[in-house]
Amino acid sequence: MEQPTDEERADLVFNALADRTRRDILRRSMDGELSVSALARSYAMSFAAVQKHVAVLDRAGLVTKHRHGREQLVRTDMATVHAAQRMLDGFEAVWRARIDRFTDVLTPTHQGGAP
Amino acid sequence: MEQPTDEERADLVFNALADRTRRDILRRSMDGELSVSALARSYAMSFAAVQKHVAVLDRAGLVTKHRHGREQLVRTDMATVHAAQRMLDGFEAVWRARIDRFTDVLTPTHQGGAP
DNA sequence: TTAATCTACAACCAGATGGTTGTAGATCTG
DNA sequence: CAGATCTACAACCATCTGGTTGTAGATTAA
Repeated sequence: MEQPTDEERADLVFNALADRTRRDILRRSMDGELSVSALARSYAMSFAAVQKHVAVLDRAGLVTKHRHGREQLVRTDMATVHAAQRMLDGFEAVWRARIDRFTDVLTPTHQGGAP
Repeated sequence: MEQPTDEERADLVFNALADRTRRDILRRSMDGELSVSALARSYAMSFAAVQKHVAVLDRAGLVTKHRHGREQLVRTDMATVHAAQRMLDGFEAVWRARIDRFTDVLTPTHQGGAP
């Protein structure tokens, strides 16, 4: 199947981050030692529900699973967290670009930007 | 009604960002000059659909609306974009804290961290 | 004033989402 | 081996979501 585009990855990542439980799982999994059932014990919901949340994080690339015997250890992938930060930096960049374009009009150093 | 908690704001902001159309509206609205109907003309969907997307961005605080005659001008609120960046930085901070806690155990400069 | 434009909002629909329970396969432990 | 634990996955359900159309109120333009 096709590999996801930037926009598709943004969809997955921000959607995964848009849930309290998932953000908490993400924080807890930074130790990289917690099994799915260990995580599940922390929340007032079924094991299957937590399993689904982990699956959403996994699909977004925010977390990876590593089998260790019968349990599945969850570890957050900071690279994807950083990717999310860069996505927001992208907005910042667009914003600054418009500011620059604007001040450029106001300060005609060498007049006539567009032909 | 109650003002939203940090987690509630995170829910709203990340959820708002988890949609391609909304991210695009956010970028376009950095000029702060586009009316809802002007925005709507850019997308292959009804005016009402775009109106709903703007409403989601508005509820998240990512955008503000300003009446100008009969049209409603949309402007992105960079402060909330920055708030989102800080939320991600928060994850980063948790991660680094765990790293520090870990290396602290490995390098007992003045042994016995906890009493 | 009348017509056109912009907005708001309700009602509706199909599909996604977040939860549940139940079943079954692997793996560890006694 | 037998039992307990961990995981995977299907089926189900209520609610949310992203889209539609339609109606109505304001404001501008002719």
